[in-house]
Amino acid sequence: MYYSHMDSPVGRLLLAGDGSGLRLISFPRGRTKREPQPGWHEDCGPFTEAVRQLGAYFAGELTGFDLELAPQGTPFQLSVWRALKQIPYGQTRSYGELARVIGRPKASRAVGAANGSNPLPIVVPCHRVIGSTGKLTGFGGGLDTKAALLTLEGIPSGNAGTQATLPFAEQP
Amino acid sequence: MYYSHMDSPVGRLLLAGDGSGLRLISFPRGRTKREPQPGWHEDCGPFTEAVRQLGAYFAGELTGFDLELAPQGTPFQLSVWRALKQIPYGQTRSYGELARVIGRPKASRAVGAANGSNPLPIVVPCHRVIGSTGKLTGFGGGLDTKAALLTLEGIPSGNAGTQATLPFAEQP
DNA sequence: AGAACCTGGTCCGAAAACGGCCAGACCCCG
DNA sequence: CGGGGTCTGGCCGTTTTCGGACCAGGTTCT
Repeated sequence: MYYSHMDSPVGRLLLAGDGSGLRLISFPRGRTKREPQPGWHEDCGPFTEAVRQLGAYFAGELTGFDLELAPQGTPFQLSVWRALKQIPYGQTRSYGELARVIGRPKASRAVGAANGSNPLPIVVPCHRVIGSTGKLTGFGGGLDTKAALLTLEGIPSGNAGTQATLPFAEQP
Repeated sequence: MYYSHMDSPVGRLLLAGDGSGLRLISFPRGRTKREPQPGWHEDCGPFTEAVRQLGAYFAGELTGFDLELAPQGTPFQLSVWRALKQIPYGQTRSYGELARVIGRPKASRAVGAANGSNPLPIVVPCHRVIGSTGKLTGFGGGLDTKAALLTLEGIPSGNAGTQATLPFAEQP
């Protein structure tokens, strides 16, 4: 496994992966924060393209990623993450809608859980999934980050976040 | 569900089942004792053949059952119970051996648990499974019952039970 | 030797707990 | 009459917890 860091409007991101593709993107704060493990090697080489596309995304100049991804998860999780990638830039879906898309109409809660364990946020756009009432309801990197990403994509999402505009002040 | 009772040398047994076959055999005492549930109907009709074969078994005149069985359990439990039926009359196996037979060589403890939840004792001969050292180690209907069944089948099993010969005194 | 105990190591399956849900039923207040 | 809150019961995959009808190996007594 190789890893590298990248500065962004939502904080310093950790990227990690191996020969088969990108495996992990982690926010510097929030519930799902991850750290490089012993045995991983720091090397920005494998991530130049990812960094380029993410930079363009944050600049509002890119609306779809084209990267080798290699997330790891259960069959159910993989099917959810696959469905996430089908949600177009600037649109949202509810957890229940997503459940129906993958053919498990009653598994909306499980979809929420799978969303929460998405190892590749931003690129696999779990931030585009919100409650059926419009509430943001949750995000591994913090609700404010979710609101910021949606705002960047031109979705109001106003009510829910405590902060709704880029850039953030860094506060570890 | 229909149910009926039957007297035997190991106490008054409860039999229960439905159109698809026998679902439950329960000893009158012991950890796994069960009672007829509200909504079950008493009717000895469906059990005449089972009663006949059990009677012959206790008389030492029958060494293999031929009955419609419909036990309910998890896939793992069903595989264990299926393997139990392959142990011939008058022989024993250890929990570890049985684990290997079903292809989970390390699941000996789990085999014990599945054995303990066998809904059809006697007919599905969980009493033929003992510890690798020869100890009886456990039985839902009481160790004395297990020892008695083994004795009936001609297996000494002497050391472990507090009582080793039929018939029992009834003591609720 | 060998039987009777202990004991730690492990390993499973089952059951319970846990959410980034949701629809329906109420209630409240303009 | 409508929203907009809140509560309730059901749903579902994952994670955690739990407990045991094991077992091999060691130690003690006979």
